[in-house]
Amino acid sequence: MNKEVPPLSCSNCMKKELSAFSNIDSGTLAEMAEVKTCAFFKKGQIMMHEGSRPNGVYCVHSGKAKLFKLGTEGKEQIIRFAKDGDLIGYRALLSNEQLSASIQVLEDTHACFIPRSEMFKMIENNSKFSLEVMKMACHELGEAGRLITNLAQKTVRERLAEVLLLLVSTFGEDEEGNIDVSLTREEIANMVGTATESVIRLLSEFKDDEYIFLKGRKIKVLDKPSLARVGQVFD
Amino acid sequence: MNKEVPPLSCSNCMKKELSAFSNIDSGTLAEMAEVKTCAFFKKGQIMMHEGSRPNGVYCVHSGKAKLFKLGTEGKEQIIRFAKDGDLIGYRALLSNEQLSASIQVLEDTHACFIPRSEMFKMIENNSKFSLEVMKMACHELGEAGRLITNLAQKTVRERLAEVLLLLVSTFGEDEEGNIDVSLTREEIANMVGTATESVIRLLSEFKDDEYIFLKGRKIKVLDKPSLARVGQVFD
DNA sequence: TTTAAAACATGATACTTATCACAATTGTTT
DNA sequence: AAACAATTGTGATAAGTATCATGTTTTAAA
Repeated sequence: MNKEVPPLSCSNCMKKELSAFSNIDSGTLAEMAEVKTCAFFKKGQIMMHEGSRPNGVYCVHSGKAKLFKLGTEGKEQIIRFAKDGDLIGYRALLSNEQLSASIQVLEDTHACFIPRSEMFKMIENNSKFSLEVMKMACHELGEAGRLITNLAQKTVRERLAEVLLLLVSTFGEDEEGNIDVSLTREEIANMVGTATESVIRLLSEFKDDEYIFLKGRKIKVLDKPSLARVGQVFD
Repeated sequence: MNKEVPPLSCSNCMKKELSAFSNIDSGTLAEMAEVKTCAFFKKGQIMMHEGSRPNGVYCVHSGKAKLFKLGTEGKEQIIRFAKDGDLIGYRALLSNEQLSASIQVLEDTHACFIPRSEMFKMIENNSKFSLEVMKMACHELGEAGRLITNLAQKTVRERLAEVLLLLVSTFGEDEEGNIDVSLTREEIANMVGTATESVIRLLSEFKDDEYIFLKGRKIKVLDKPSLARVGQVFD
């Protein structure tokens, strides 16, 4: 399924970026480094399957993944993305539920697997870590609420504009200024909650309006303020 | 704003129903009972305002409340409900963010206010409580994902059918079998993410199809299986 | 490199749902 | 109880978006 790869050091790795592990003492990190395993996923591989029960969490070392649920007609709904430093599977693990979404990597990805027992041990013994995880879950809950409101109230055009800005802030831009992730039009449609054709048409409109530049799957945002206006994004 | 009322005992009260406090030792509960205050909200009053920062959480003792965000045109989007035993404001408190939603009581409501310091003290000192709160947040995150997928993929008709079933399972039924909560058509529309007129029309259709019985704001679900079929609800 | 499959693109059409207008009813306040 | 405001209800219309059909281009694989 996925290759085991040489172990990475937790002490050197995670401290930097990661939110949940950023303030953990080196002793705890060293212990975690002993029990974790490092895995590699080739582009397109599924890390976890909706409906299954995870035996631990993945911490993304390098790469990108999409978390999606299958709707009634088998259509994907992308809930969120995971990138370097993000934890995957913690929701189901901590609530002791089935995975509410599948996770598929968008590009070759290295991730460390931290087993269930270690996660719970750290939560029980390290209230700082516990608080960080809680904070993360609560933050995402807020994001989910925003998404809910947008889906319920905004037009497809507005949502697409907002999604483009979200992609910029999530993945950043490459040397040429393109959004640093490669998504198909269908995947964008599965974020926005619309038909692929609608995304294609609206992207062309945004291009004509010179809000964005398109070249294949590369998307460069040229005019953020206009996109924010179109998308009714204020914050 | 809201009346202070005679204190309620935590040891007798919360243990029964509440998820987060259900397994807390009596010593901790007694300490909490000392610092908490009891408040009363008259129907229609706002418990907390979107955008503000809570100094603690409310634990609903008896009553019902809706949590809603304001969309771009000032339209309410109902995110979830709170009833006996539910915590309110914990998301913003724990993530140290502004409140992502306002909370308005749907009927006269008694609720206990637990100050910020006490919440954090309990989280730090009581890993069982900490885990319970985490579990709660993670569970809600799963629910949010479901809602997101439904809003993005289901039709208004399907969503309304599902919402009716959700209301039954959330609030239960009174002696006559009516859903035990009084919501305006507009509020239902603000859950479904549609126009009030659409809700009115579709409710009439469901009534004609004998899926439900309507009398003013009283709604009685007559045929759950059919509603589940219409709403594509499988679980 | 060739070939097949997937993704992209565009037009025509149909359907769902929002919006507007207005009437009837219910609930609330003075 | 009267008066007002809010809610409920219905019809007509318009707008937004999905769907279907078809052709083209790009991507990935043999």
